[in-house]
Amino acid sequence: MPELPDVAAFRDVLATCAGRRRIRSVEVLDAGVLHGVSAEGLRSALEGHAFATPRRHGKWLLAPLQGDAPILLLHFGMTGELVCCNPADTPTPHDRVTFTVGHDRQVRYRDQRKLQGIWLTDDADNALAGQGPDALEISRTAFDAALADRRGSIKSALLNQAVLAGLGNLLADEILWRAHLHPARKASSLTSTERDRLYRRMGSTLRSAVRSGRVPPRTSWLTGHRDTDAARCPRCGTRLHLTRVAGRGTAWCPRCQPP
DNA sequence: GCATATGTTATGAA
DNA sequence: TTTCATAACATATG
Repeated sequence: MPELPDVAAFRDVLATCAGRRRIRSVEVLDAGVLHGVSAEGLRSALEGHAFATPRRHGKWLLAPLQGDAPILLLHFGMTGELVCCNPADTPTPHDRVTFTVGHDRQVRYRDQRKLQGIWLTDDADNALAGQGPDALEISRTAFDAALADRRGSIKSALLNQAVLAGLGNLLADEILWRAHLHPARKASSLTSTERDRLYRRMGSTLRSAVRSGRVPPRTSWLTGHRDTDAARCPRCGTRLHLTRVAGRGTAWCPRCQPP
């Protein structure tokens, strides 16, 4: 599930559910999601503190605490999510860590596959040093610079978090489809006009998806068709092609996105 | 059993 | 040096 819009929604979950409330208890149900910190280490670092305003960079959620305390870093891999519960709600099999705040709220880190997880750091800047500019924040100039020296496909550049942070497989296909660009085009082959179109489509697609809290599976979006049988382009009705680009399943319209 | 899945990363090859 | 495909991670589904 989680790409930039999903993580933006998780940030809102954390801010709304736990914002500025004291953390009464931290329960680690599965230490397999913890990285570089033990269950006891996480508990002692967080309990008694209150969450400050959370923020997002790319697919990372940064959850600082009020006062002089470490910062919680969360990544959701392919199946993670953050949900706001009542402490009395029945746990699901994939609840991995719970943060009980106040007396009636509990934020749960839930994740089926445990591909990523939770970190604790004193230096968020350093922890995210390998990340490129956020896809929602990047300027047109910086976007050009990020793509300028890429020798691979445009899709692999968009997916590379060191180049641009926040896009995943669904968003990359959606944006390329809207920009009328074939995913296997060399990034360096794009004209200035094409880069401009791509930048604008990326912005509008992301803003729309953030409003929806996810990449919406609407029928007017490519994403709403890619997993259906005999998928057709929602714009022109041509049968979509499903191939492999940059190692990922890729949906594209041969008529709207010629090579 | 096989292939697929919205993510990241180490590895060896090109 | 860069980039690619691949496998690995852990789990579910078709």
